[in-house]
Amino acid sequence: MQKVSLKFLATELGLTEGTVSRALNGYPDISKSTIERVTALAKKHNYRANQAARRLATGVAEAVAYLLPANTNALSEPFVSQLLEGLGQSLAKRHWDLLVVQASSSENEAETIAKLSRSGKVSGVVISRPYKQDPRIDLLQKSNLPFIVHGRSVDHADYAWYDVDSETAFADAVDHLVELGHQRIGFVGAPTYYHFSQMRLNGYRAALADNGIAQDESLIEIAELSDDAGERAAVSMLKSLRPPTAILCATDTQAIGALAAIRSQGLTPGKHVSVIGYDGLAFGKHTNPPLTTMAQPLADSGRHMGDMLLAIIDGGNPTDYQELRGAKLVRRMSDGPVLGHEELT
Amino acid sequence: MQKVSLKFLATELGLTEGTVSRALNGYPDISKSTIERVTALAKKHNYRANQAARRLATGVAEAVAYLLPANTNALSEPFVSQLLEGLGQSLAKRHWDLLVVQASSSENEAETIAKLSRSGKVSGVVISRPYKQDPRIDLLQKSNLPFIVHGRSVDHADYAWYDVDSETAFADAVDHLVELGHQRIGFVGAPTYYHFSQMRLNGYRAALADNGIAQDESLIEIAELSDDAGERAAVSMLKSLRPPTAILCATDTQAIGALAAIRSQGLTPGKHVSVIGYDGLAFGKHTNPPLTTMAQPLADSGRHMGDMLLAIIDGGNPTDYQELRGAKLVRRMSDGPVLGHEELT
DNA sequence: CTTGATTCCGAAAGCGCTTTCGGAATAGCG
DNA sequence: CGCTATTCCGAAAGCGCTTTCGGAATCAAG
Repeated sequence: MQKVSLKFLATELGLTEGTVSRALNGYPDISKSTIERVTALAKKHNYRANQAARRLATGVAEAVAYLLPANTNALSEPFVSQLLEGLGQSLAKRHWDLLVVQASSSENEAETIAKLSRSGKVSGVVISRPYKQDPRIDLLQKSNLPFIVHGRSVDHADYAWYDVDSETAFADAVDHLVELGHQRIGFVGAPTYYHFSQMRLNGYRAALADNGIAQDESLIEIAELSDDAGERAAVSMLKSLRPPTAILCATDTQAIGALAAIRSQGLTPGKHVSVIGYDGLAFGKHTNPPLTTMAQPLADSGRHMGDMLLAIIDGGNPTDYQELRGAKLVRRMSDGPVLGHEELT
Repeated sequence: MQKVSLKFLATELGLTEGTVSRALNGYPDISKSTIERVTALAKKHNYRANQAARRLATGVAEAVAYLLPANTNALSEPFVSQLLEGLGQSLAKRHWDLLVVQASSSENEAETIAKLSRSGKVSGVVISRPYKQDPRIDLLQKSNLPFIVHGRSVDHADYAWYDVDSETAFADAVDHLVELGHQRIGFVGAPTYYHFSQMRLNGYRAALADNGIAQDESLIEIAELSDDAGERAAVSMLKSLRPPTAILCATDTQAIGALAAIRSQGLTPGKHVSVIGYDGLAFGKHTNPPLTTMAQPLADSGRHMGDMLLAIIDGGNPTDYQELRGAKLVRRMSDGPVLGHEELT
């Protein structure tokens, strides 16, 4: 089986490699008729330019990297494969490749980025879950490598990002709980180096203030992004002198832990203590009880981010690609009206 | 910032590019002293050969592709990111790349494989969830592209695979249920074009026979790989004239649906009807009730498969890399002794 | 019919690396 | 000390493609 190279096509057509190449790449100095001849033969033989050669000659990588987040947690990972799928779909339109890279440790994330930009292996990068001040973003900006962030850092004015407005989402969640009569609303947050964690806390605080509820620092716990950590945080809150009647969690994963915590105290979530999570994991339908959550619209966010990144690589201004979506409350069974004292027994 | 190329190193050292290249690649015709000089300077400047040029010159891709499974289901996806992580770790040892590719539709999977092998973009492939007769595997074998299968097809003698013995896992699960007194054990299976589905059914049937229990075809339902499908299948089983006292599900995702089905009939899983799933999803801890399951050991299966694939690429015989692991029962709360009639209310 | 503008394609350099080959310098041997 | 092995490195071709440049042919205009 003869391998189809430019040379093969060229000799077959009685042309030069250069001419064939230009015909295929839409140069204006090739006659319409030969363009047709060339493309016809190319299609017939399923020709596709050798990528390595192309990259070497043009210097463009025709590939994009997704930086796999560190600290992965089995419970919260579904979004990775969804995102990958969407990114892949977007890149497929140009026959670009999708690379998955990861740092050996979370300290090495910056180093990984540096290597990636030096290597020239990719034309763009997407990263998830930025920190408040994220060295990866700084590096990416300095290196002039197009990138898009899934989330935002504190200073997010100068780069492209796609995020969900979790600040107002949490404010909405508080409002919802207040409407249900809750006044003592706990907050299980995520590590504060994540900016999303800060924003969610901000939303919570702002809404408390708006509703005229005093802040109570004993009602705020910071926990890792795992079910167990969420459970521990919720337990300590519930065992305090003046426990909350509702708990807001920064992530569904933690909220699932909070559910377990409440049950472990002999209480029933949604009745004695309400719980609202954030993420909208499909899986929340099956918890005990089904988890009420602020769902983010990540249906085709992957493809969307891919398109944005591609636009930037094409020369688009990164700051033109900043997109904020909204989350919406999905009521399942873990929230309910506050119980009067007489009913608490 | 001067880019560090071979030429740069060469002139810096007063050598030729060719010599530097050979020094870096461990050719035997370079003196020990210059090897040291070269590697020292290379490290100092963080030199790494331009991958495109390397690929073009050597013809080896230094990359591996993971074929993202079609029909993805949000609930069962955690394994994708885990697998990717492990594969990445394995490949990182050689500085190889991990590509994620996907077919535009499940019919195009074969075409995608064909393109991949033609393109020469990758030195190896890993695929998941093979079908009984899998055209992808046939293509891969014909194309001489090294590959490893996560799972097995019917004829799995001639290629490399890594699988969990779900056949005996399901036999074990049946035995366990029989010990608990169950005689009417239902089976919610997966589509039969998946080989794993067939094997699980086989294990179920064999164990029934071993325990002297007659096969009852009304106790076998085939459902898609989703919670909803699992639920529907379980409901129809429960509503039959002679419902099962226990249900075995091909996947945890379906088992979670079965849990819902049982509750929807006013029964409580683990008491009136036992449920055992398969996969060992972390998430099963939080279902209602927590799901008993046959857990597969996918801790570092990704890295393991990566190592196997690399070994094959290095010339190893694919048939030397066939590995069967065992699954083990993780008892949570969804299984229990069969109820006597008197207790059934 | 001459001139200048167009249209179209061939020629050739180059992307950064690998790898074969040959030859100069050195070492080993009688 | 002369001769054959070794050791080590330079030279150069080539991987398959892109892209600039220049020139032959064609065209329109005067």
